[in-house]
Amino acid sequence: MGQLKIVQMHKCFETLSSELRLKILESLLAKPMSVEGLADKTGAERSTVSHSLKVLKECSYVRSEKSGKERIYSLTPGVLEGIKESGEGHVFRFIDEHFQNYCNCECKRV
Amino acid sequence: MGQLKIVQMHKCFETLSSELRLKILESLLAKPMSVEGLADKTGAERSTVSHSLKVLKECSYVRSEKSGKERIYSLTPGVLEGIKESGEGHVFRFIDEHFQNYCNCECKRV
DNA sequence: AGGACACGTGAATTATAATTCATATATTAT
DNA sequence: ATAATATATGAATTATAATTCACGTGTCCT
Repeated sequence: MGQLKIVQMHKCFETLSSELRLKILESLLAKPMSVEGLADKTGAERSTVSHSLKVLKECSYVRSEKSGKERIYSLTPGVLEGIKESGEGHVFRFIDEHFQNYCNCECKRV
Repeated sequence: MGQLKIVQMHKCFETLSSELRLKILESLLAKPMSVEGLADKTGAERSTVSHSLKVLKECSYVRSEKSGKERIYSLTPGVLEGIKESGEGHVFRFIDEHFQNYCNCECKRV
């Protein structure tokens, strides 16, 4: 890997900057789901969820496959699936560590 | 570390979702700088940089200390300083890996 | 003290993202 | 074929973030 060009990565971070999109990822962590299922689970409207999934898909956090008249969304393998295990080596572990030990942003004070 | 509650972390990601703020972090990676220095380096206005620094500071990505009439900003130790080294173990490495191998977002196509 | 410089900040403006609504497409069932 | 269901999507609206502008504060210099 060469020199990191972190400035290019802002979109990847932006995709993870929405509460709804993180809720969706958290839901998919439990099991693959339809749009309807995600809407129920997150409390957002179907259409809103659909738009969010589009963004998550563009940045390859999720993928989907048709199943009858539903479309089942799941986490892209290798991208996020390590979260549940306790080992190091995942972006959310590092942000979590940051969040716990350093961050003083408003979300922490709620 | 207990169960990850990733939904809470959206602010930490949001802070990293701005091109200017990433430019600032990249600049501070080279050396600590004043607001004026960061404005020169990034091409943004002093005031804009100041506002961005406030956000970065709230989420503890940077810190600052007064030095005469200037205020020198630097990366918070332990939070981002591992970026330059080639080892694993840093949030930017993981997002970079994601960016290189998976992501298909628009920033990649520019 | 007075002036210049560096920075911070609140309010107004401008830009961008999120949500909603209406509608289109595809699949399944009757 | 028609109706019902699940989803996708573009446009309009609404919400939120970024930038600019005007001004205040603290520091240094003469």
